[in-house]
Amino acid sequence: MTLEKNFSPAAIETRWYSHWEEKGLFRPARDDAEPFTIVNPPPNVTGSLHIGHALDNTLQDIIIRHERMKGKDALWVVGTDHAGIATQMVVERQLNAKQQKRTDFTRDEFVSKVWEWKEESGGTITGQLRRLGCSMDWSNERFTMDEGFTRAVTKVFVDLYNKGLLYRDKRLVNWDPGLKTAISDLEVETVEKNGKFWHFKYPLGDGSGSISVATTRPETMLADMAVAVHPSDERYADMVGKMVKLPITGRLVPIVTDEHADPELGSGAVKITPGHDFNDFEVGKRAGFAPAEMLNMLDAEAKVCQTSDGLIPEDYLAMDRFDARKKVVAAIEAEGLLENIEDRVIQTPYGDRSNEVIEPWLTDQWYVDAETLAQPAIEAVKSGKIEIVPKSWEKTYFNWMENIQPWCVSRQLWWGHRIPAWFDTDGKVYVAEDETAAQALAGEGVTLTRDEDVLDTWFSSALWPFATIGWPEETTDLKRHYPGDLLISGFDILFFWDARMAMQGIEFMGDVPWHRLYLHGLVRADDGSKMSKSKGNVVDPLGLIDEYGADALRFFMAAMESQGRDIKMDKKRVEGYRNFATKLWNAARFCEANGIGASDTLKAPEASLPVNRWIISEVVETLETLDKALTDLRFDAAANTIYHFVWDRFCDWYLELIKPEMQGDNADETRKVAGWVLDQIIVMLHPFMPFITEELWHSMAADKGGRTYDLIVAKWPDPRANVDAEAKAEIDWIIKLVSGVRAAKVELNIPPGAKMTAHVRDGDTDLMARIERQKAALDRVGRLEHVTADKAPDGAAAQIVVDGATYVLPLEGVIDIAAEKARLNKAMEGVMKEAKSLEGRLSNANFVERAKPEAVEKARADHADKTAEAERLQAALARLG
RNA sequence: GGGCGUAUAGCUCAGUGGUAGAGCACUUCGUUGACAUCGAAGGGGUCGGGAGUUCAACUCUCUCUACGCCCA
Repeated sequence: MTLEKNFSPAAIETRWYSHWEEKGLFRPARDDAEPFTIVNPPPNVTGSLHIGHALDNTLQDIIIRHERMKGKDALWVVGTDHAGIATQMVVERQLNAKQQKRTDFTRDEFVSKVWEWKEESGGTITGQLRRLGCSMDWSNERFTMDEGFTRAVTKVFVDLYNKGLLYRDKRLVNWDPGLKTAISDLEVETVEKNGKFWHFKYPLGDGSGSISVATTRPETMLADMAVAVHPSDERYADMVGKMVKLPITGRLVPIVTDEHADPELGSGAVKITPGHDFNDFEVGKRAGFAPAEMLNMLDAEAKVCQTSDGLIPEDYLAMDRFDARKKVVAAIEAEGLLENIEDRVIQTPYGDRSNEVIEPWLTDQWYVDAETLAQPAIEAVKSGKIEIVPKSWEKTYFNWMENIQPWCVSRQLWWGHRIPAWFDTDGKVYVAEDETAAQALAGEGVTLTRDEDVLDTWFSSALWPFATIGWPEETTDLKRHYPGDLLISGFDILFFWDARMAMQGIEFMGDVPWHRLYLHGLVRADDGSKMSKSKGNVVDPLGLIDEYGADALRFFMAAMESQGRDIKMDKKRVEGYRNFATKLWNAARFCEANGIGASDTLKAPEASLPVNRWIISEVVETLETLDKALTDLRFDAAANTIYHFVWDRFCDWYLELIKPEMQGDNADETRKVAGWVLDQIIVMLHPFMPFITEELWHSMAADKGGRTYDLIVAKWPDPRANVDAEAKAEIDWIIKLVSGVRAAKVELNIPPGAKMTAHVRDGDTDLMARIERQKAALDRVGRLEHVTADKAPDGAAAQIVVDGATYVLPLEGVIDIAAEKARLNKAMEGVMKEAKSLEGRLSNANFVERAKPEAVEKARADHADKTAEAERLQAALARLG
């Protein structure tokens, strides 16, 4: 006996993982095999594994292990990204704790501190992925800031610039005053907040009256450049063209017409601050203001600064924007120009990292022409070159892609890929892969200064499917493994990452990055709420692994992953799958103790016994269902299929039914079949539970001198056998009969262990032969010591109806006749109900004429069966008197 | 405002145009040498409301209600 009595996951997990990794089994050399490729969504290099990673990576590992076992050249690309803002924030926080700040250091000093932090914590998450059992190709682990990757990022920037798909522009950007950087639209979260709607009276410059405007952001009036009214709004027709004299600054600004002004909203007139509002920016441009002329009244920290016309009073300068708001309102009220204040719900933009209110700010930034890049990416999904699973996400994808805005890719950070652009002293820009090339463009003697900014992290991760495997070099891997076959990601990064990979992949590789895109949901807390550190409801996947084993956690993730739904954390269910692993462990121990060991054939063994032919048929059916589920990316169906085969078929029935065979003449055949079936289970379960299966794979062969290869690279089942209907019918019959006997015993209060004799009524010669064949099993599993065609003695008996025969179990003096009558009556009731419903259907002419012939046929057959069964039950009742 | 999704057993979730399923929980029973992290047998649902299509609707269509998410 080599298997321990108790299964303890922790003992085997690390052992097998390092074995696989050391032997290079995550990527066996298979140059002639068909390639299969998945790229891993790179986690933040300094992050740690959360439950969402556990889900995402489990699903990928299931697929890659399955494909590897099917003999493919399976490559799972792995690595981490530098997570510009997040990582820089962590390091800045560390400095803050030491009463230091970033600007106490030079840029190089700070960046080297970030690298130090990366060295220190960068292995955390990769170690944790190993604990989960993920079979990634660590030998090619990548990092977005690696030298090679950086070269790819630089080349993409330069190429896009040269193609006119990337440009520098002065426009309003989402400015995060906390982090002091621009961020993209996607990094802004709009939140509804209770706010106010202030109504001001702006006097006309000629003293002829005033015009009312309303605003949710009164402080911006310090940079107002116009008042707009709708062109069709007759109330203001005679004011258009006049000047308004702004309170506080005294600036004279025109009243203009613009479609943007909504006559229904407030007074119908709206103040225009082109430098601080996205709508006003457009209105301002239409009114003839060039972006460079637009007034700016805030600095990078969103404190008031002087506008170019110098009209903001001194005492406002350097005030925080929210303090300035109060002061502006007070000043206007003091002038008697505050009409009223309404309460209002305001859509307020927040930075998703800093949680600061985002300020639309006029700056020079680099933008990618996303609209142009999006077109072929849209087409790829429309034409089916990319299949999105579940399909319902297509609409979301199209909707975003079709309304895509220029993508701001520059970030005012120090940690990241520095933008390869140089400026001469006149501000003219030269974009090139390095300074020498830029100098060549600018000409000798021109003084160049490099752009200070870095690129959005997503700009680099968008290149992940090709920059990880060699691009821009034409490597063998690049040729073999691009495009990838499948991408698995959470739907939350569909726009951030997936869509951008599609755009960049098509642009630079001329082909889609993957043929299928599988989107899964979020793992939520057990009450359905989102897990978050602040709520304190985060479940640590490593804690679950410690408690239940990695296999159980993985199986949970797979079993709960139905397409298009979030997963609610349920520890009881993880526990259930730990129990499942234990169940398998014990079944293997039983096999081991009975001389059942590793099989040496892929093909199903020859079998003569019905029970063996039956279990082989069950393997064939299970395999078919499992393969289909995996092909369809139905992880839940796949997991449930193998689960039920192992527990309900193999353990509950097959192992029980073969117990009496272990001593008999057919023990050899049975050992062979049982060993083969256990092997098929171990192989089919391996993608879901890699650790326990690898352990059993080896221990089951220990007596035979071991396996010649590890399970992780074993071949996927290929039974080359058909479903044996005859054997299936026989075993199904045993199961029904035995279950019937057991149920009767419980209801009649007969001890489960009591041995009984059954007298068969209406048994034909086939049935009697079957009974003879299954004598041992009926005795051992069903506790039916004798099953005979002899007539039952008169007197009380329990009666069981199965497949057209009645089994009479004499129980004179033991049973409660009333209880047995009640039991039979209940069975009758059920059967009659079904028979009646079928009868009703069959007597409906419409059904018989219009329903599909198969449906009518089936109804007739079912009806005949049920009627016969009801008659037998009726007869059984009659015999009880 | 637009889009998407979800409402099925006490809980967490599958599911199919033709008599409703799983896991957990619950009830009763159980030392049959693989397994009490187990076994056996049970109870429990008018499949959110309404209308329509159909011989037949939990399943298809419409609508209402509730909840969730995304975009503006």
